[in-house]
Amino acid sequence: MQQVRGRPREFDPEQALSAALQVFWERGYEGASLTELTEAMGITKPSLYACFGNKEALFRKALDLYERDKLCYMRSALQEPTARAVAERLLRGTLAIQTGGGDPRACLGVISMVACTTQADSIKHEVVARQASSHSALVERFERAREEGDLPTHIDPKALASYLTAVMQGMGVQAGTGASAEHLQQLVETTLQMWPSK
Amino acid sequence: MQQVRGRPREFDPEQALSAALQVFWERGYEGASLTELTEAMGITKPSLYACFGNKEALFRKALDLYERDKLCYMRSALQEPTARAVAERLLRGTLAIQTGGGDPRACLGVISMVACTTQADSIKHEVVARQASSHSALVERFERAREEGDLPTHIDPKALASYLTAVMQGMGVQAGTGASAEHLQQLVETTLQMWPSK
DNA sequence: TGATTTCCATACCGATCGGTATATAGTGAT
DNA sequence: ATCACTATATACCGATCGGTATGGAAATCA
Repeated sequence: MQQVRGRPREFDPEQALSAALQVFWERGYEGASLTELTEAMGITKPSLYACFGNKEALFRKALDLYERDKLCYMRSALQEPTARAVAERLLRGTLAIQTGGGDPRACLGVISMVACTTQADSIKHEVVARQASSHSALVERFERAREEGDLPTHIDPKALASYLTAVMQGMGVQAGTGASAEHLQQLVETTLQMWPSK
Repeated sequence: MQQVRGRPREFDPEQALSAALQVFWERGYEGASLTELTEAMGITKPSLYACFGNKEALFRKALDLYERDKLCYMRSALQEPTARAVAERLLRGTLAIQTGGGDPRACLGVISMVACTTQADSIKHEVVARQASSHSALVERFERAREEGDLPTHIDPKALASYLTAVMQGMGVQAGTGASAEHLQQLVETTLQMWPSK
């Protein structure tokens, strides 16, 4: 699989991809120009195109990395024993991502879904599809919770999942517009106070 | 104030501004090109610049119109007698905006706050500032509600306002990514079910 | 009817966008 | 040393961006 002939590349693709992810996360898909990307990645445009295809393919690979590194808590959160514990881990995980770096920033998915309006609706559809699959996993988890008597019967699991997702998306919006870490933390605590008890 | 000499303009500025608002609302500030704007407004670029200044000034005027036409329910919602009624009117008003046109779409403010990443952070700051003022009005309303015994004492009015705002922003994100009107309606009902009772 | 003022239409501006052609430099195999 | 191959660097491509200069056309004044 490895190339043997020809000049070897002078950069580490994974490291370059990680740098690209940071730019996409900060600027969004359309806001990230190739100039910014190549400067952050430390490579030139032909190198980028030879290694990653084009801007859209690069973004998809960055999205894969993002899900693997940043959203792994979502999968593990579903394994918590109660619906409330699931929600708590999701909320705290979201908080950790948004306040992890320097300034709070929204989830990359939220940024991409809202910001891609002009040419890049294929990107938007991609992100929406990925989000939909994790959403349905959350719905199933809450359905199981209700069967286990873990949720009040007057609560619809599907609606509850959408509601929780909306809160996290709203956190993202506020994180992207100057909200402090303390502010976001308060938001998490308040949401947990609201959580339905049986 | 009115011009008397010279050729009168052939279009209605208010009508043109309304058309511009629709484009901004659909595409966001950066996503709306002058070509799209002028075509929708039915005027040429020199006419636009003579009448509205430039793209940014046009957007601010469109934002004024948006607040006047679409967000007037926010002011009146604060006059409801109870905190819960305030929240209900805010949520239903948001729902009405997002599902009012053809396809559900996010609040223009949310779109602008999230999408403006590159050059237009002056736009972003403008929208954030406007949002901040209406947010503080909501905080004051909830503080009054707690004084009136209308909210449980363990609830912080500031956090509650941020929470409610987050839910509405999350509704906007979902509205902009293909959520149906029924879906958004469920979201509103669920949030109201969660609302703290004294 | 001029004279003046303003609007509209066309064509254009420099800058930037995503993407690429070309030529050179560096590698392993022969 | 030469060949086949690939990465890099530079310079460039057409398209589009927001914004304007220019040259009539139209309406109101005298």
